[in-house]
Amino acid sequence: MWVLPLSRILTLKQLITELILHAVQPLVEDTSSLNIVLERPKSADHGDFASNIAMQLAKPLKQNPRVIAQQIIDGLPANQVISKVEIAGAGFINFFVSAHSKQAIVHTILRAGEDFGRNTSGQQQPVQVEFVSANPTGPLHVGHGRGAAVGDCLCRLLAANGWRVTREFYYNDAGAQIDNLTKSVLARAQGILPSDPAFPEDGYRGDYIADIAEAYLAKASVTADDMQVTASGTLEDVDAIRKFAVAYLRHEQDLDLQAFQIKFDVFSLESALYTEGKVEQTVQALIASGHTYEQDNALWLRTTDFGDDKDRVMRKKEGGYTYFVPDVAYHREKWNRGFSRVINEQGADHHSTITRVRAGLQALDVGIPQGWPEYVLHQMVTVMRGGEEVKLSKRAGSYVTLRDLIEEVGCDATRYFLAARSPDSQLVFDIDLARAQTNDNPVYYIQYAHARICSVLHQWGGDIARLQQAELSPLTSAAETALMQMLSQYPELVASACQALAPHMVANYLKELASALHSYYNDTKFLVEDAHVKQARLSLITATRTVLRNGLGLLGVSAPEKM
RNA sequence: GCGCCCGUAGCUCAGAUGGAUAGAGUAUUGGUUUCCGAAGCCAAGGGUCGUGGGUUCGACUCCCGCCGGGCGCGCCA
Repeated sequence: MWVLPLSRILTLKQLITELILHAVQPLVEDTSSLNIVLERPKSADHGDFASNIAMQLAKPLKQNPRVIAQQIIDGLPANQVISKVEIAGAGFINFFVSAHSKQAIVHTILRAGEDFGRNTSGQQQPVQVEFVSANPTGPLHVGHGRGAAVGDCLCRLLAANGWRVTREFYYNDAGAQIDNLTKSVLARAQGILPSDPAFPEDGYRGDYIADIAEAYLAKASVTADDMQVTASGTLEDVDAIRKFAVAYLRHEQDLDLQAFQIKFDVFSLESALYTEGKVEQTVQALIASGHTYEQDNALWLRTTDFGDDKDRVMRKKEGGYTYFVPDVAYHREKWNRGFSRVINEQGADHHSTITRVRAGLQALDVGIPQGWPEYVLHQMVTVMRGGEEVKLSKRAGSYVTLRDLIEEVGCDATRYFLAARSPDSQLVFDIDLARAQTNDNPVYYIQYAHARICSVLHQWGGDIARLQQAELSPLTSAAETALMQMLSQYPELVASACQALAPHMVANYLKELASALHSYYNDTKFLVEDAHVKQARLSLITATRTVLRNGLGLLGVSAPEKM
């Protein structure tokens, strides 16, 4: 009898993969290059797992795949997991798992609880995720909201996969846009309205500018996550206005993020890169590396050596640095801080900076890998209400703010909708759908599944902890099998969503899991007379509740017990 | 002109690393509660997967061309 490697906890999938590997060994000389992929067939007729390994081997072995498949089946070690194996189609090997092995997932989940689905693949290595990174020139808008939702879910996924995550927010607090902000606040403080010709031409025209001006004149104090400032109220001191405006808007953004249940570990300021000499050090390092040259009174970086389509100016004719120099300095700092893995979540409108930042880092010649940092870019968001695109917000003056969305549809629905689509796809945010407290709304559909289970358990009133001892053999119906199948896929889902940096996979999974639960609920009564059967069924839905809760946790969406 | 993303059911979108009969929600139609929450369930109809080639035993998936949409292409950030 083949001995299970008990030193590791194996999923059914991993276990069957091991069995196949064992059976394949006599057929091939080197199994190290083999990629044994087990998939879950769509049709139950094709078993619980299927492997295409025989078809992969057909060419190198120069044999009929069905013959190879038979050889593999003959070589499978005896075990108690597989109840039946079949060859199908061109050479698929279909595995049917014994009922007992399928049922085991329920106890696994009940034992692991909130740890179910987590793994240690990240080995507690540090990873830094930079996201939102909005400049303090106005409220956060829907686009930032998408970045916030996706970025925060990525962090939760990484943590669930054993990474040590640092959430970081970077902003420019000193550039031309901030000057513009300062002028706008000054103008409002002087009573100049945006409609007045004297108002700064490129000034910010949203109502929030007037709020800042008013607070400044009232000598208010503001506290943001990373700073505290009290206004002097004097209009002569432009620098004081700037500092106050920045702090005020940082505070506003903190409120937005807090309403969205997102907390950052580190705030980084562009100005600090200058005052601490990091920009200058980076420039000197680039010059020393020999990848720069002077031309037209400007200093250039030969980014074309690293895949860019043209070289980039570092120091302008007038003397200042272009924006990408502090960007490179900032990322050099990330590297120096020990983050061998960094992920930047940004809007797709910034994609052109990727090549430049990476080129600058390569030019430093300090051993930074070519694909570092990683990027997740999200596409634009369109907001719809009543079948029409919403473009304006009175408060912001131009765009739909995150806070408007949260106030109108709630934190849970906003997070779900912004994270439930692939970041690569443009997103249509339908306010009517998101705020609907009906079956139209997938958020409620999932939360309802959770609440339903809670309700049943409440009515039962028994000791949930004792369900771990329940005997599970009654769980054999189609609905029960389908539900257990969904549950057993959760750990793979957590791993692959993290690998693909794709939080939306979690959202889609949860919808399917909720669907399996609702089907089961309507198919089967749980609180039946037979104590044996009742215990088994309650164990299954309790396990489902755990997975729903864990999965919603990855999205940052609540799992209510009542709705 | 160049680069990145997208094009799948009327609408909004899934189909990671190529697999068997392309899925879900919504909308439409028809069923379903003396019984744990009907915010539910079951079923029907609805598709040349933008298009034309190529690679492969096998392509929604990979490669090339074309069409359509979005976003970028500054000594702005």
